[in-house]
Amino acid sequence: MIALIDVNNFYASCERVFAPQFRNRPVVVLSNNDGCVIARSNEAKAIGLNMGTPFFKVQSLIKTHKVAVFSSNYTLYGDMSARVMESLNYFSPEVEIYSIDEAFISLDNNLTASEYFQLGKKIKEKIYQWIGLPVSVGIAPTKTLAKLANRMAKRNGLGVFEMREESIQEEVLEQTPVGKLWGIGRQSKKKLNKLCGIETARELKYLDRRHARKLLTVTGARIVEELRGNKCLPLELVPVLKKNICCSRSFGTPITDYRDMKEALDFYLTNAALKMRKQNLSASAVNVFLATNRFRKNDLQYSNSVTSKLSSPTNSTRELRRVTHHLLSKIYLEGYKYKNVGVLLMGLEPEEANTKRLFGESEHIKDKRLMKSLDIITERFGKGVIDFGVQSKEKKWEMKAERKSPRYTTNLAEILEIK
DNA sequence: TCTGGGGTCCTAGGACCC
DNA sequence: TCTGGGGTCCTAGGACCC
Repeated sequence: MIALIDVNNFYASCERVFAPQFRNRPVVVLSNNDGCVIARSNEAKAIGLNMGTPFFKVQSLIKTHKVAVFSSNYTLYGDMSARVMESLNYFSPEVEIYSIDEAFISLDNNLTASEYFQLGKKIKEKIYQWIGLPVSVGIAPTKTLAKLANRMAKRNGLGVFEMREESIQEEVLEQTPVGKLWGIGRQSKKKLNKLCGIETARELKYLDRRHARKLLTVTGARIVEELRGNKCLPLELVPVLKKNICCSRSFGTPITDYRDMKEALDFYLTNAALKMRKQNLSASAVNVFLATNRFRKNDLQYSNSVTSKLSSPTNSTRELRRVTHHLLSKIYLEGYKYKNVGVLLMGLEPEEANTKRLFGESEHIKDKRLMKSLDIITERFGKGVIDFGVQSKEKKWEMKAERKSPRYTTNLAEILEIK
């Protein structure tokens, strides 16, 4: 059996842990640049604040209901997530971290339905006691069904739901619109509705295998099997190595200057390369992309991207900078108001696979040492204390984040004070 | 005025090989 | 008019997820 545990309204709940005055008030968290609403407490959902709505469109709603608004604080959420994931080890030796706020864990196979329910309740209570975050627990024989059980847990008011017996599964599937299933998105839902007349999850369960495969490829065929209780999606216990690492941000204000673009790109590359080295990976190709603001219909529009294969894989920021600078110069055009720029490190492979180079091997070794020192200094004194070249003081491209909470759990200077 | 960011998997089709 | 068979690798685009 598998349990899916996820944190309710994760970002909003994290903010509440350290700001209890907001426990009974609507809370929302905004995307980068304070652009969209991306997390909402139940109270915020109830007053009609929708996921992904631009912040400027809901100003009046926010005011009338005295909604607490936060810029996103990924340092805080990342740390709170790590605490939840670690605590799950207490309940199972097999934990798959599926996303920042969700994990699948394996459970003993031979418990009764009510024992599963009790276990789910215990998990929920303990995590709240230890970390202060509310979770929902769904328990079922496959991942796809566990996802569904979790959905039910949120709706039944208990925060726990188990689907051991097939009779319960049937009942739930009957009530579930097919589009709510994990892996069935807008397009697949449309196909199922139109081409097969399928509306409920239960109807999909009994769809002919070959038919499902033809319509929704192997992904759809797997969902059908999982709904029937046949495991197709195993727990991924060892985190799979990343294949790409991407870093990009929208600018606080539009950029019209090449130097500003380059500076922003440098900043994102520094970030992406650091992430890559932390996972002991090297990139074998690099992609740089940029775009204007597609919502400004009156502005001239332009977007482009370009990829370069590297002669040998690297994770040296210095080496990668040379490449990204060249790529940016190839696609940057004067006369546009740019909204974002970004870098995608591709074809990642383990650093050890990084064989000796025919040319430039000694420089490569020096580079490795340089990166090591750089990372140690960054780890100890923080990002940005040491950097390549010159960074201007005024970062025109910096994001807006006007309502960010303190990094309570990771920065001593920002620790919670009790007065 | 103001609209996020970071990923994965799958398939079809092109290029190329013998 | 006629035009093999069997493969691999790569890429772009679609769909989906959080």
